[in-house]
Amino acid sequence: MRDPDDRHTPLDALRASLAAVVEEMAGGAGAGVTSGRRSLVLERPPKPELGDYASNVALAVAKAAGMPPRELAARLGEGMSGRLGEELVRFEVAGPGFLNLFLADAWHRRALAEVLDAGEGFGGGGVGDRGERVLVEFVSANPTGPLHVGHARNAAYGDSLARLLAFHGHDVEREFYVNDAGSQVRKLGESIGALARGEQVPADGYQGDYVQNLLASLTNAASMDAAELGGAAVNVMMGQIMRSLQRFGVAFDHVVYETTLHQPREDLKGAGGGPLSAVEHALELLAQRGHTYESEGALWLRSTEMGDDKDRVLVRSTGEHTYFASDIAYHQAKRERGFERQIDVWGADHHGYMKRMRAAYVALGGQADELEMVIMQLVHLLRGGQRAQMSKRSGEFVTVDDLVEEIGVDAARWFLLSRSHETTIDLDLDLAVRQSSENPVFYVQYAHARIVSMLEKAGAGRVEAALAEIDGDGPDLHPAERDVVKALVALPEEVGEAAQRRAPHRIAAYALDLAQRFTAFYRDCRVVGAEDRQAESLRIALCVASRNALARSLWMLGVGAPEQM
RNA sequence: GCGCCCGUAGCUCAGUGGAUAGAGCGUCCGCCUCCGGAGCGGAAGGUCGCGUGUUCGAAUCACGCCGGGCGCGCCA
Repeated sequence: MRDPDDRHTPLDALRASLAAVVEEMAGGAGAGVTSGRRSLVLERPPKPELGDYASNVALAVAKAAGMPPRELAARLGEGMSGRLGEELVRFEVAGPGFLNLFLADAWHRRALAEVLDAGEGFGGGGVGDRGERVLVEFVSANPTGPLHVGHARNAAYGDSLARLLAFHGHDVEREFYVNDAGSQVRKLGESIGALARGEQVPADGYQGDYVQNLLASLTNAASMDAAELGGAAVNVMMGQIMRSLQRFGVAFDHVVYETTLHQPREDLKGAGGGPLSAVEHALELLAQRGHTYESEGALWLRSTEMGDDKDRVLVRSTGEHTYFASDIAYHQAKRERGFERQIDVWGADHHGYMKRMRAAYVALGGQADELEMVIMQLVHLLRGGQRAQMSKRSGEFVTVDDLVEEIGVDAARWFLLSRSHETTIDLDLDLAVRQSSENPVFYVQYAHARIVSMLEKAGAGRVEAALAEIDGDGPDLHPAERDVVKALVALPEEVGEAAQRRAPHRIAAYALDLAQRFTAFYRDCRVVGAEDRQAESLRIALCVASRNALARSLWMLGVGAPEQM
């Protein structure tokens, strides 16, 4: 977690006060909680009667402090009272020793002012000066067929994770790695060739209408051999894949082709003095570091020394490099390009590949934790409750384009992103269309559009004036107003938690929660035309801050924030 | 056999040590003189797969089972 001093968000300040009080009251006993890896817990209690914020810190340090938790909590409450002055109305000690804090309207007003001062960047930049150069590699689908729903999940996740990490303060780039060098490309060429000659596609070849379409888009197909056909088909396929992704709101900074890793590079000189390919360079590096050996005519990586289950072949006895060798070279190239952290977003069927990849990364000289491999669990497709197949060879799959056409980009991305990437999700295609009209994403978007409409009604001049005078006094705040302030103030920590845990789905949950709280506020509090001028100003300010936070959250998910619907 | 992920409301899923376990959808009952009803309020609905352990406190951590998914190639 962050140091509380990195930023000065309202909650950080509150937490810092509590930490200071713990130091005072519990001395060294509190050190582990206040300065340790875990920052001390200050959270919204489950029920409003339990205050604005609650902490279990007394429970956590009671033993070390040699004091009953409730007694310690009471002392901490007194300390907080002294520090916060009138901003703390009162405190309560509850249950086994929770400290519940009841904050004054003044605290809420000041917190809102700070949120607005931070502007549209509020909630971001949490890593402070500890940002890293991060490469997120995702989708990386084989260029032998269209993207299916599983790729859509991968694409939505990778793109959203990149946005999230960037907003949190990292220097992030996105990359698509194209496996265009393997046997499956030749197989695709053979399949197209067979169709061109009017023959049956080989049993282990690629089937489906899209293969026919590939053939139709290639001129002179009949005069090309399987390798040429495969290469030409990959070019066409990649064009289609990138168009599908673009439609899905996903763009890449780099596309790296596996074949380029086999081309000699002038900047890579081998021991013999000649230019080396990235693959040769990586193999030489592994050999120099003493991690390879020859056996049975093949070159092996001694990956068991780095925790793998068995050693792995790098160069087959036929002299051909394995896919693994390319992948090692690719990861080494990314290291040499200056990325301190590599995040690979992989499909569920790749989890068995993780150990060897990490072993190879360490063998190259990297730190094990610099390489993260995120495994995306499956999207289970159902049609009327029946399992739908996703076999690429039989051609019976639902493509990204199909999904977008049926339920739209926003509903599709929301659906795929609002669940944790590490759980298998069910998508019933028959329900998808109907449910998309009741999808929570529209509720969130609607809240955003409604705010924009309200602010227009108030007028730009009135909004500007309101923002200039929120820090003053005014009538007592309505509970719904205080609730929205607390939801807004939570954004920085939500972003931090989501980024740290690589969990964009938390942002979806946050956006929905904020939209619900805002809607409750809208119901209970008249904004434009409120009887009191100061009340109207504060409410307009709440609208502006809520609009920013909703727009930012939706942006992190790659979902639109419409001004009208 | 080994490895990874999962098992929470009718369905789809949140919730990685705290208080009476939540949301959306579905079901039932209410609510439109009013800034956007794509809304709001309420109700019903749960042995958090099972067991043991750690802890003041476990859906959450450990171990063992049961059930489901996905992997385990000199394929990519």
